Amino acid sequence: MTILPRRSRLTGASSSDRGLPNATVARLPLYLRALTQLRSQGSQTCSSDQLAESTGVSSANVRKDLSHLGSHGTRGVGYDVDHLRAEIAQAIGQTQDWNVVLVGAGNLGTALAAYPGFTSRGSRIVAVVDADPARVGEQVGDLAIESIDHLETIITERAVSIAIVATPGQAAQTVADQLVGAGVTSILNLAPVALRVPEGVDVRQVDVAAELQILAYHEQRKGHPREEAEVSR
Amino acid sequence: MTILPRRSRLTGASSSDRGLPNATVARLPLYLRALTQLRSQGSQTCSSDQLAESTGVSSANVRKDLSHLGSHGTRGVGYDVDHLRAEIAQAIGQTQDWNVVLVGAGNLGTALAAYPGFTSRGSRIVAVVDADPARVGEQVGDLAIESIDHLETIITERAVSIAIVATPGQAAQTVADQLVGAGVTSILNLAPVALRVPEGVDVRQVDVAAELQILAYHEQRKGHPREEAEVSR
DNA sequence: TCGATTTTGTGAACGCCTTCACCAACTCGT
DNA sequence: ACGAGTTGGTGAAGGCGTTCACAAAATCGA
Repeated sequence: MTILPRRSRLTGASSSDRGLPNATVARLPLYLRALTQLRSQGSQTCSSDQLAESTGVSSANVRKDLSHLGSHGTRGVGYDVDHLRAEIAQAIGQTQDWNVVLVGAGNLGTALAAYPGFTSRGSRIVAVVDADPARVGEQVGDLAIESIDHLETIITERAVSIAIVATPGQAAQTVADQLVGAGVTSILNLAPVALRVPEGVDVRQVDVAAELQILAYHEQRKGHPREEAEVSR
Repeated sequence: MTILPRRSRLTGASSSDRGLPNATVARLPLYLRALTQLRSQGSQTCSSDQLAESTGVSSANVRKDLSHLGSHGTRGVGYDVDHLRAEIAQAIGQTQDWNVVLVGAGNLGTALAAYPGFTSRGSRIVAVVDADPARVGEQVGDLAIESIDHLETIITERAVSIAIVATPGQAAQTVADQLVGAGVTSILNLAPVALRVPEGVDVRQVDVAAELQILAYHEQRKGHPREEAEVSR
């Protein structure tokens, strides 16, 4: 009666294939960032200690992560910056640019559309859509806002596989359903709700308000001294 | 996952005191959100299954988390929504509003300043500062941009203990140093760099570009079918 | 060439977190 | 009152990830 449980939604580090541990994958972008900076400073090699320094990860952890790539540094020397960069870029699919559709042209959406940091890091926003007909046609960055009704066409014709959801909370699930229906299999959700998506679709959640609440918890435990009379000057 | 990219220095769930596991703390905001919604829908009680449903956490995990609060649901019935809300709110310090200073009035900064979701979830932005003198005085939301030179005064006089850093990457470390020097002990960093802070200061990192890169990794492993000729119509 | 030094790669230990399995406690219908 | 159905609490087991500690491999100076 015992059936082998199929891997969970997205946690699955799973099987024997070339899959990297999830925790490692989450740190690869950090290494890439650091390596880019080191390169621009002229370094040709770097040690795990240097990478640790500039990413906040422990050096042992850096080495373990990089060893998963099959990457070979040189003992006594360190890693070749260019080579390692290329290797990580390949691992996370940075050899190509990924086309991204941004749903929701509110404050946050427009801010993201204008952010130059995506392009330099492997993603390109190729469309901004909004549900409000009044906004359609409006220029945001170098893109014009399009109607959400055209979502499916946009996604298929522009080879979009990743979407950013920056709508109000109430709309997010509906939008997600449309996205999934149109073939999107990766969603970055900035709306403060948990999205329900079918197996095989990845969702990553970013919730700034929640992050603040987490900080508040720790702050409270420190005894939030600002509440009492100024003690430390 | 978030996860997080998690900070090494503060990971200590540690000792015998009232500390909750870090993973639990990170989920409390989700429960709070879900409970607020359930309440607005008229529910007076809810089961761990319902909470699991609306947060994406497993029901066993929900129960374990809530048990850490010492919270007592009623078997066969569930949890009292109002009571549980109050209990979680207390745990994460939502009984008061936390004063937050926002550094950096760029696209992202102004978007956050206008976001209404903070106030309803325990944080209140009480100042927006920017390094550009030309921006000082400009209105953003219902606050006027102030000079970053006044940071220390602002922080002490307005009892700020949490800061959001939304500056360009190059400026982030300098800003963080100033913040820490002025007494801030919790930082939410939106700049794409790792901040170095002294022990006792908490940093949480939010990096949208990195999240996209993580999604791209998984997308690549799915075989990004959009790269091939349209097979599935 | 040799010894001192640097730095990677990695097995093993450890710790945190999740999941499982099941008991206890409550409701409801009859 | 009782039995069936529901739901929370929790110890135990298992998995994942980090840290530790050290051997192996490279450089460098003399």
